[in-house]
Amino acid sequence: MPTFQAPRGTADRLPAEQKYWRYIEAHAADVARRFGYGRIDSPMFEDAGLFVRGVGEGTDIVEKEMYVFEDRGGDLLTLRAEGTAPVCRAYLQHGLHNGPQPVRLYYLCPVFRYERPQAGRFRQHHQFGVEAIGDPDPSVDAEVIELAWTLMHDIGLQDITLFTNSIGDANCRPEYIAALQSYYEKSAGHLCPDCRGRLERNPLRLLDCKVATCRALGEEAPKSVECLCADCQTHWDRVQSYLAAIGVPNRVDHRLVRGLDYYTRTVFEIQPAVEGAQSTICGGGRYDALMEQLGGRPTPGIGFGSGIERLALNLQRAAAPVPDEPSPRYLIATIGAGARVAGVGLAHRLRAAGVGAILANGGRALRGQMRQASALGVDAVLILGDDEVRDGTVAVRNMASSSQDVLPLEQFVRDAAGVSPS
RNA sequence: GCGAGCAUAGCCAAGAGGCCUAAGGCGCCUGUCUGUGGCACAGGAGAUCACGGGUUCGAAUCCCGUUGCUCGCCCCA
Repeated sequence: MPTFQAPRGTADRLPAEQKYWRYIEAHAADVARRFGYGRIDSPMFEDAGLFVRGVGEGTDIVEKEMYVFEDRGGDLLTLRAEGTAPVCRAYLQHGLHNGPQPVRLYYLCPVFRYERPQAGRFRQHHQFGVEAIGDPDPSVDAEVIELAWTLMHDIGLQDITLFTNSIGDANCRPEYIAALQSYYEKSAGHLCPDCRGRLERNPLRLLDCKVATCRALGEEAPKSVECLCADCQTHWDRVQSYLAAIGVPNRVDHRLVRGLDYYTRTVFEIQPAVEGAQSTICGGGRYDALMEQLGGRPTPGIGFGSGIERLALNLQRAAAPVPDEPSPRYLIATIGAGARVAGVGLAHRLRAAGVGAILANGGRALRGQMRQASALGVDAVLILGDDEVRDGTVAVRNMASSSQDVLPLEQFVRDAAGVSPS
């Protein structure tokens, strides 16, 4: 065993798995562009209070999962525990309310939570997310959901389901929670120990308990969508009609609640069909009260986060076609010390012209250099020996067709630089 | 925070107390082929058997502890 290993719950991403990331990132950026979302990058760490205020004091993220540390100046900082609060902080800090609303933003960044790692769960993971801030209109809810759905579709995930729900707002949620509590109190004796605690601390979460007896109770529990106030009801109905209009299928799941305190009204998740824990690949919702929590003026917002590791995992499971990273176009093989100098020079000229070229391991016989070319998957090998150097030529061997031509070196460089680089 | 399983080379892995100076495969390197790849054949390099302690005449193998990994619960992306 090596002395040092990557810290628990973190992972090196080796070249072989980069293609999934490049693929997802490229599609995410393209979908964001088509929907008019601009990229935002926030710092990797923030004032610890930001997440306490934003995500909610009673949440697991804040209570036991944050990486908190004091820096040398005595400031209490937190590694980014979540994507939305920093974006909202930036919105307030830079007065983004002065532009046309909503402000449409997306991000792609690492997120840190101290958890026990398991399949699809890490201490450092990466999220693509979007936030549309400053517009309460239900069409924005539909837009954000459509964006998420489009991304899943574009990267090639087929068997996925979109779940939606509305959990009301400050007007109607207290009443709903009271109804929920009185319903569950009648059966308190049948609840699992965890749920007995939830009854007081976080009644909404009673609904998504996985214990069979609690599940059964949850089926019959009062539904939040049946307790909405008039405004929330209208909003919810419109979201549903817009989703229907753009053909995004969704299943209303009255047990869908989310673990972050800031959600209001619309909440949604996307899950793949394959069973398993940690399966949610996208989760989000509206957070109309968050800005006030962070000290800003009341400003509505909605967004989602999506875990890149989980997307990559699902792409691999589904054997979705993901293009390989391009190999360098040329490998330069040299024979002898004099040709080596010429090879170094040729590699330099090709690279300067924007063409991909690598020099073969020079200690090897030509055969070994050819093997290396095969293993690397280059298009062609450029062979330089004493004859070529003397004549000012280069032997160009096309690896796919096994054809080989000897060309004047200058002509070859000119032609190679002229075609599209790779 | 709770529970379960696993730990032998870069990767996969045989191994059930002495025949282990640790099989085999992939990958890597070399040669067969003095300047030509994919195939084949031959050879080579690469392992304090996770770490520490114990039992035993003898431990990769049995026991204990530690660490790490994996999976599940909780929670979340």
